[in-house]
Amino acid sequence: MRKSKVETAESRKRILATAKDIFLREGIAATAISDVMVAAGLTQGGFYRHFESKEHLVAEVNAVALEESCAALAAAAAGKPPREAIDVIVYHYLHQLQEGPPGSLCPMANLSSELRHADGHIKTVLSEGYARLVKLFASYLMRLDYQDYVGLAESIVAVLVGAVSMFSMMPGGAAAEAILANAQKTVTLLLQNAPTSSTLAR
Amino acid sequence: MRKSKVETAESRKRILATAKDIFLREGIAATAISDVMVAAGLTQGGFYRHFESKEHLVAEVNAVALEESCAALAAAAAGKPPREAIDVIVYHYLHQLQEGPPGSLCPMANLSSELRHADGHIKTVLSEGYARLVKLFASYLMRLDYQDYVGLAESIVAVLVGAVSMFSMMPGGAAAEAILANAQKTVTLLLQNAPTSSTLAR
DNA sequence: TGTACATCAGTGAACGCGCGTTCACTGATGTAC
DNA sequence: TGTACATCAGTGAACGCGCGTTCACTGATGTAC
Repeated sequence: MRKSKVETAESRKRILATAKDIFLREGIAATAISDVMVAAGLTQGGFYRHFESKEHLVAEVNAVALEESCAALAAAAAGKPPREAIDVIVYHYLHQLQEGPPGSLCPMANLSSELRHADGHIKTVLSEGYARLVKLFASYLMRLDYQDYVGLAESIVAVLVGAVSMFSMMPGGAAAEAILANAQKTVTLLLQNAPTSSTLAR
Repeated sequence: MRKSKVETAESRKRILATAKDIFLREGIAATAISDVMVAAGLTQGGFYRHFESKEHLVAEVNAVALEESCAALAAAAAGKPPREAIDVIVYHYLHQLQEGPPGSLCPMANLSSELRHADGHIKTVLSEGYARLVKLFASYLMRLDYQDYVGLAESIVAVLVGAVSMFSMMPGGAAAEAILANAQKTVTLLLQNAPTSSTLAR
């Protein structure tokens, strides 16, 4: 039954992608290795030919998910003028649970409390993902001449992560939608009033 | 071994308080019933004299934790002028993981992804807790004459929940502290620029 | 008030289940000559 | 290029462990008379 090197690499990628989808939708603890393997079209015993343990899989899933969710946001905004780009990114982030490509869920908003007690390596991966998302906003904010464009980017990320977290805990319906709508308004308010280089120094 | 009614009620409260502490610090899935019972000075078999199941305990823990964390914040701000009160609440919320009475951790920031797939009853409890925290801010913001004081309160809660969530996922150190400091700045910026009743209508 | 009995909080062991991981095995792939 | 052999991806069953829950039992509490 041995597979060729190409097939082996494909299997590994498929397991990783499948695990990413299920972990982000269902949670890590709620997902068994056998769930992932069956969904990937394999049997559970084969898992350990590709990953050392579930924890190693979790680490890789987070690295991939952070990279891909950020890349999806960047792609959605590519080529747009800065202000519009930010709106698009904010909108896509806020509505990641309702629409959009299923592969673009962000671990920071969707796995937060499950990752709190992860080991140092995973936390490092998460902090790098956080920095990447902040940089994405900061690059546009810089072009809009905001003075503290990094701080402002961090503010936006905090609003987005908080709003999506809250949204996912709510019973659903109008109250939940209002959280997302208000988050978008909050970002607008921040952008309208944060000091730019043209703001008079006090 | 039967206990008096008073002792029984005390046991139940002790189990609930112990569970709240451990759940909020360690997570729900990572905490076994026996962990809670032993920490409460009992044996695991006795659990089911007080609660129907772990899920019922989780529901009650969230109700209590939401109420108590909000009450602790309100108490810290009691008697202060509105603007100062808001700063105190924001500060306490942001630093709930580092200091403060151990019983004041907020489930929305600390158990978010673990509660995403909870049943409707728990979600209702969470939405009530959210409304209570929003109201706490809104009451002070109203006194400061903000036009959309409820929306502004929701914005602040989103920033706080997002910042504490992010903080708990970071490796710790200066980068993590910066998230909290920036969140406090973000709230200040929002308060400085949100329209009040004295703002000129456009 | 006192007595006899039912109740039930708490114990400690056991059950059953699901999960992460291991293992013997298969047979196609890759490699060494 | 062809052949013999080692490798190893994948299978399916099994292992071991921890967990939520159940249960028979104990003996103090509460209650009915």
